Amino acid sequence: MKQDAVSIEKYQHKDVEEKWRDAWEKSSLDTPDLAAANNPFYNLMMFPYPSAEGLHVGNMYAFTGSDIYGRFKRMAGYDVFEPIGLDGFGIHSENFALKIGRHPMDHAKITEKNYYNQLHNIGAMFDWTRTVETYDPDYYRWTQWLFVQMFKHGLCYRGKAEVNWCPGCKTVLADEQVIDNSCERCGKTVEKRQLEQWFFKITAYAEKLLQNSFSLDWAKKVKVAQQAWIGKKEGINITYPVVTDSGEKVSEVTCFTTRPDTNFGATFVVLAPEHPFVGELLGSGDGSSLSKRVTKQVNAVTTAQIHDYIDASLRKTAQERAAEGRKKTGVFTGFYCVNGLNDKKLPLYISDFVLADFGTGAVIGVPGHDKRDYEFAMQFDIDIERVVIAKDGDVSPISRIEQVQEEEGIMVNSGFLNGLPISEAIHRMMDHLEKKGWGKRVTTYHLRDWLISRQRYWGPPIPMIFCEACAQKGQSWFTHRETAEVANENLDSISVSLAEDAFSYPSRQPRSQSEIEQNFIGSPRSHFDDLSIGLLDNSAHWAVGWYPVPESDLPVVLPRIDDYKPGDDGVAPLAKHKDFYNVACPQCGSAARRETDVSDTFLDSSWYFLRYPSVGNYHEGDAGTGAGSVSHFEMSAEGASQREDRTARKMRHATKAPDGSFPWDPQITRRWLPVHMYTGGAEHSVLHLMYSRFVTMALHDWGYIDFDEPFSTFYAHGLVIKDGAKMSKSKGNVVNPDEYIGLYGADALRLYLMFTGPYDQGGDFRDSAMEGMSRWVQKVWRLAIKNISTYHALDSLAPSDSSWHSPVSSATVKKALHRAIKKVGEDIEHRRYNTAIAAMMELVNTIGEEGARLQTPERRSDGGQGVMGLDDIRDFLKMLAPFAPYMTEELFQRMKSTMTNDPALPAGRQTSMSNENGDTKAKTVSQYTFTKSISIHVQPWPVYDPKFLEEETVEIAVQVNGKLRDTIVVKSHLPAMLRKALQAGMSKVQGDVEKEARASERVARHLEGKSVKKVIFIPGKIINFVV
RNA sequence: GCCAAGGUGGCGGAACGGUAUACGCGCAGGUCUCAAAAACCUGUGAGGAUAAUACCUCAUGAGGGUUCGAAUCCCUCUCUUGGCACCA
Repeated sequence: MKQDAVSIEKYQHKDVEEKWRDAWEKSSLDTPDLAAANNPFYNLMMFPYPSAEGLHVGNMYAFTGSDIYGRFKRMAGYDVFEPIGLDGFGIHSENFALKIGRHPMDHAKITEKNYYNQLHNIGAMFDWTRTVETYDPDYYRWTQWLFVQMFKHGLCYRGKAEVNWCPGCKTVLADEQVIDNSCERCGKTVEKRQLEQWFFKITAYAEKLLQNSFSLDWAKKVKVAQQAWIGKKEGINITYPVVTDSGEKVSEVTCFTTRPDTNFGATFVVLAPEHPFVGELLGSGDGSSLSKRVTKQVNAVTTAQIHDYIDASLRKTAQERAAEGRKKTGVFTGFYCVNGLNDKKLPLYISDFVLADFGTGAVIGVPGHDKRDYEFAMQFDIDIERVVIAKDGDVSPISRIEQVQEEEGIMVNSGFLNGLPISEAIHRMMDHLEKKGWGKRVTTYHLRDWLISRQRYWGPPIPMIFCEACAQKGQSWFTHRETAEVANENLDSISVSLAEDAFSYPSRQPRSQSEIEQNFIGSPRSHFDDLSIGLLDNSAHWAVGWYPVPESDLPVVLPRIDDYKPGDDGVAPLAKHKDFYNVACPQCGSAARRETDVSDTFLDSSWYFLRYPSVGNYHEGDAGTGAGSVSHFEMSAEGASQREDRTARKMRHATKAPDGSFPWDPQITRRWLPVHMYTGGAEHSVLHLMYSRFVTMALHDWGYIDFDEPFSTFYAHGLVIKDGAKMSKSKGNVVNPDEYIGLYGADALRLYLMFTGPYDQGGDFRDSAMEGMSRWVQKVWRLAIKNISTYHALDSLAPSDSSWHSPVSSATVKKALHRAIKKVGEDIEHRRYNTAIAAMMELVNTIGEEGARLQTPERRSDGGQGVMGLDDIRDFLKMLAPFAPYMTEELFQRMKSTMTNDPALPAGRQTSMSNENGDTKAKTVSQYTFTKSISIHVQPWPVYDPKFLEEETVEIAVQVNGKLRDTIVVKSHLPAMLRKALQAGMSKVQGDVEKEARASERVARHLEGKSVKKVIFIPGKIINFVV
């Protein structure tokens, strides 16, 4: 039976996946030689934080989209490095460990095993010899090192400030980690607490973060989010004298405004309840004469009212304030400000709609042209004056909120500004105010310093030591910076090693303090005035008694303790452990105390991309155990053995590393960074993606790296949803990838996930559609196997009717193939994976149809058996390889065996396929030597031949008045014919087409009895008669 | 409130000035089979008309506009999803 001559086996994904996973790893397919790579491409994806039991299908979606791109780039000739790791240190992992009542160290051990197992199965080209785990002492040693550098370079300070406290996580949070007044991790409403904490001066880079963002090749929404978060505003601080009822000046108040143009319309001034003047007003000042006079001015009733109001508003939570909506409350102080422009007395109020931490905490009220001011004025019956006439020409008194024009218009009632448009008036007024000495232009930012401390257990201990003895003497690390070279020793040795580097860094020496200072343009939002210059110095009072842990003593190992649960008191768990915190002062040797807070988890991930290519940077003396000779996992035998595996893997690269005194290899780093392509979720716009940029800029300015942006390109993928909702455990719609990989195979799941929709928009997961993709995978398998087998069977079976399995693609198939090659390549480059897959489906459909056409009806099958040449099948498999790495490798390798005797094959390739026995049954890799060079995944991406894209005939749509009436098939006039035609003038071609079009009965019917006014002709596409 | 991205068949989505609904799912009918599954074939936006083909009309959130021609470009509105938010 010809038809059954070759029995078709099903695609056995489990066997195939296991086989190739093993073969790939053994052949080091995915481990590029980083030192030798000529064409490096660092394809990075955000590493997962293993907070739940296992890998989420959302992770797989993200990784697969990134991996397809990496595989494509590799086939396009790049040396692709695609690393993976775990962001397992920090609150997210700890919270989960607490929830299930497991020690975070044990939990990390378990999740590492689970995650790495799962990640092995998704078919990504991860380099498993260079993983990064943020809780590994080999890694956090350098996280602590980074903290120390921040301190030494004046970008880290300790201060008491009002901070966000999460009662759920029982720790402080950075501003970026507070979403709608709630904790980013647990969702509890955050409280404000006064605590002394460590901060990183990210504000020193506010301007650079903003300016660089405009030219970054990043997802637009992320850039916009960062720009909004940095929140640069240019305005002016105007200082007003504060006077009594009788006109006696008692003080001054400075207001920040971006709209001084409307200043002639100012009718009041409002202070935030926290404003310093309020303190003076209530007699809690320093007892100076001013404060006494102020108190005297206010009569008893007013003072009581002010007290009540302040008490009430300070008690209000942010939530309660928000609940009040835009309803304005407030209280009059009894004082006035004087507007120098028109000598008008402006009543001075206190209201909590004014924010203490924005601008100066004082606002000039212009109710005619600011909606909030209008609401306040209405509430307190304050004058409203019009100083702007908008487009609508309304000049009537402003009595409705709709009349409050904020955006545009022409100035009136404004002295020298009359007749000017707003935009111009702003500058004129600023000039005027500065000339008069009443105001000073200022730039403000929304960005605030990065709060680093966490009163938690599961993180890198902050490597700082406080010495009471030194504090008594007013000494700190800064005091000894110049003389005690000990602290700088490490730093110096780096400069030397960089200087000896074969590559030259543009800025290889750490810069001088003044040089660096020049780079800090704006830094207006520090918690303390003495920090606002951007860098800290010896005189910084907060630093007294503080020393960084000497770099040679790093890491400060996180000990295993049993009382690791966070407390409500803001004291970290480590603070209960004398063994941990008792330490000798690195300077004077007296009894001192370690910092017991740990650092923010976002510090762990702020530099991991720098570490990946340099994994294996072991100190010679530490070989085998890792730097510091400590491991979290020493506690159990199982853990220890597992970790050794990991360490052993990483040690493969150890010989290339320098002496381990630096977190990354300068040469490797120069070759591989910045990251060429970074893929991840947009939810980290102002968190990880902002912090990483800041850290990179700082390292650059210290001379440690030669680039100041970490990620050349950032691509934001969409989210996978199910049943129209985000996947979450509470909704019970979480999909576990393992289950689907088990059922359908990794290839089918990868393809399915990418097919659900545009990669940047996410997709909707549905089981039935998943099955559909599984069917397609089987179909491709059958198609390939049948065609491959046909070749093999030719000799022995000698079918009587050989025309239908001729081993040459028909013209139709050839055309379809080359169309697909073009489209798939272009689509992958733009990450349009869904349409790339659709294009391959169309190709398969065409092959099927062609197979059916060439066979007798009763022998139709979907195999398209014998209609595709082997070279063409190979090209198709290569196209599919980034999406379905396992199946395509299996088929590709089977083809090699079939093709051994193919004379069309290049000689060189034949030799690489020795030991073949021609068996078409699945063969194990061990039967011949699989080396990375023969893998499908390193084959060059197929090239399409334009000659196959040219059509002999083309379908042209015929329209009458823009309505489709018919389509006609004409001889192709593109592009060869057209070129000729253009030389001769278009009219000939058009005339021919027009004649044919008119010949159509359907068209003629619509043209009948009408006169054709005009004919629009688009060659190759359309002809339109306008009647 | 502001900023950004979106609204296309029963569903996920194609097309992004030039034949709307590619591709897939689902559904219906058929082939094969003792039967089922698998696989394959055919059909499938809505409405009208016809013995049937042909054919006609209407559909891309709503309404206007530009154009020979608009899902695509412009304006107004509306809804959804993200981000920011009493930011002066």
